[in-house]
Amino acid sequence: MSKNLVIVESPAKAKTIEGYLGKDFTVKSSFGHIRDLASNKLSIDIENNFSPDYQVSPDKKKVIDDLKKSVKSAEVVWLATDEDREGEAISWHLQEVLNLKPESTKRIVFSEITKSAIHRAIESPRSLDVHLVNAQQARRVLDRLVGFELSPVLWKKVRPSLSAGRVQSVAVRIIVEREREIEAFKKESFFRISAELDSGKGKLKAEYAQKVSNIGQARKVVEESGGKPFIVEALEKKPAKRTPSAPFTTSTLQQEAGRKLGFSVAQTMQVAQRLYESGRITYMRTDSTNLSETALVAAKQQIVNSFGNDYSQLRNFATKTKGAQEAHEAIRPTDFSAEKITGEKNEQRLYELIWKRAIASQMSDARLERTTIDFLPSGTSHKYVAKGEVILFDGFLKVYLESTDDEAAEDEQKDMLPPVSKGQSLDMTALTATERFSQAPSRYSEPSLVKVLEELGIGRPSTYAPTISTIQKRGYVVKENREGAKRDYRVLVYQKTGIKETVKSENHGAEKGKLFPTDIGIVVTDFLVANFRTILDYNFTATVEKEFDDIAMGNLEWTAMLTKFYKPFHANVEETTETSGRASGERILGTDPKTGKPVSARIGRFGPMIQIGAQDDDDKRFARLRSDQSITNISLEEALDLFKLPRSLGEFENLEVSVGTGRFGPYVRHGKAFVSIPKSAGEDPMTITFDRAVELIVSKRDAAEKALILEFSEEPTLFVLEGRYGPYIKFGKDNFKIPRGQDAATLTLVQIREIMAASVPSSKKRKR
DNA sequence: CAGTGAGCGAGCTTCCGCTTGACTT
Repeated sequence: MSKNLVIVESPAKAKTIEGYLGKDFTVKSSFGHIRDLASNKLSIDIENNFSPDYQVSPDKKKVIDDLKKSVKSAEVVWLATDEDREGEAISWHLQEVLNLKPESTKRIVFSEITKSAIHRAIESPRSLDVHLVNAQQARRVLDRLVGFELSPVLWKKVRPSLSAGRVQSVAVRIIVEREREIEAFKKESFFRISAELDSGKGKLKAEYAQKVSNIGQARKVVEESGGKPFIVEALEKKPAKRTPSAPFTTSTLQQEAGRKLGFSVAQTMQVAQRLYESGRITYMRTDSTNLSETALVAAKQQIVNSFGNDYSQLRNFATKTKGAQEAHEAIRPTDFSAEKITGEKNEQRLYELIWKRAIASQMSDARLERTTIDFLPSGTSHKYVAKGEVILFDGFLKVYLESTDDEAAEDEQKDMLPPVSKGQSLDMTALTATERFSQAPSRYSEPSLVKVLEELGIGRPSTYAPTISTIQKRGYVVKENREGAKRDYRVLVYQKTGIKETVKSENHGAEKGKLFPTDIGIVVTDFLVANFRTILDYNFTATVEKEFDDIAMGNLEWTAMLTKFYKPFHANVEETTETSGRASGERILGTDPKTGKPVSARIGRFGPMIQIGAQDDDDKRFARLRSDQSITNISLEEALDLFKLPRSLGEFENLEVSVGTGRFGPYVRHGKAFVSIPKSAGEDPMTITFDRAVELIVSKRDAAEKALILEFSEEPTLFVLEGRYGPYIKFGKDNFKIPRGQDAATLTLVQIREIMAASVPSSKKRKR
């Protein structure tokens, strides 16, 4: 055993560093935090100065045992966890749990994994920063207090098992408020007038310089401009430049991988993790845009070799994110000379993106020439403008161009314009006025939500992906595609014989992979905003971060900060628990014409529902909403339709066939067996036919039988197993829950067959 | 889960941030 033990957070990092240090050093990893508040209780003694009760995390027991052994045989232990609040706390926990003696323990930090940085760190050790550790404790305790006091309020006032927290609740609020903006948006139409001109040497497009808000005015402009020669009034050429973006941070990587590769936030992180573990890229959870000296030299060499000296320009990018802690480098390739790698397809694609972005960040600006030409149709004062762009020197554009979320900006493609001179007259070959509409704000995708969170300083690189997943798991938000709607727009085309008006139709408002708030998400957000405004405030995190900084500087006692926060917060929790009513999002839809009773929509114990009759009505009736409906916008008619369900369609094999709508959407039922009506088919329980229902039942049964037949060909194999949630049948990739009351140990093949035929395999179930 | 919205009510749910494998409902 060597004399020195170095402990870092990540095992991949440990491996790299061990290579940089000599034989006298053993490098081990803590695998992140080793100790935390117990997960099933508050674990904070509020009376006793918020004293936290830390426990070694169950999955870290082995890690600790292993580290303890290494400590025994080491003379010096070097705590080399990350240089930030959490890293400092991990070192402190290690010191406590491993019983490290101050005289033989050293704390070292480095923000890049290069040989020189590691050696520099070893030469200048420091001691643990107690203030920084306390700032982390304040952060941890505050988050636990907020989460574990707010969530139970929701259990009482809305629904059990819901959750609230400093980060997730604000994330949901962002989605809910955007949806409200979209609902409140009133579109306006205007006309875009565009002329096609011919200079004799080439064609170009010029747009009428003003927005025209009504068709009468558009008609007038087209009438007066049409058929006339277009005279060049002014001609301007301006030099311009474009500058490359900074190398990737976690957030920008998630955004670009989403736009360019179509990855979800979680997928990006998974693929990046594999690249990191195989030593292809630097650490992927970072908020820094900084590159190490070593990296800059390597990037420059690669650029000069591939493109020549003119293309190289070293740059530093200041990190502009609020609260960035910059414990790591930006995300970059570890070897700049590897433009491509071998391996799995998605790993290759993500790697290339990272390589290009990092290389481009150290390349020269692109130099452009922008041309603007103003035209006036002869004898009029209607100004038309043509814009063009020529790349004089491509610079970083040779490698990489960042994409954007703004679709309108991407439409506006600028090309080279044919040469013209002032006073020149061009032929008008076409002239049209097209009706356009102002755009509602767009819904958030996973990465664009991450972007906003980062801008607000909410959450950290390691939590963006889990947060996005949590708010979906809790049912606050769903990621969905929505079909667009048809809308008509008017077009005026200039013709010699007069102006021809036509109506065309286009699809608009289609959404792919966007985040939509659910009824629960909306009700919970409204409740929290109404009662816990401070926590839900977009600036709450920024405010407490400032205080954490004060603690870290030694200017504020961490327990004093918590006392000041907790007293009013807790009083607020108590008061809300006592005085606030249930939050159900209740909405009165109108009166049932048949009975004259009131019809209302709200969140019930089992989810969104419709009720006919007042609360005190003994004959009140209930119906559950379909999963594609919402209490916030369901109409009286749609609500009343739900009471026509479930309804019987007829008999098949002596069993009743009926349709209805359950908690997970519309279903067809055959005796005891249920089949979900597939969403994609555009069928709903009100319109489905008996024949189609039977088809669904039979096809599901066939699938189950086919699966069983396959079982006899040994592939896939069939198991009866005991899982975390009880006994289940494993059949290839599909798992089937064994109903309560059946003894898993004595099941016969016939019984297994029945269970499989009567239930949907878990892999096909919608995830909750 | 699916014909129901609570009455009696045990015991449970829940936070954010740092890391990977173990395990897969």
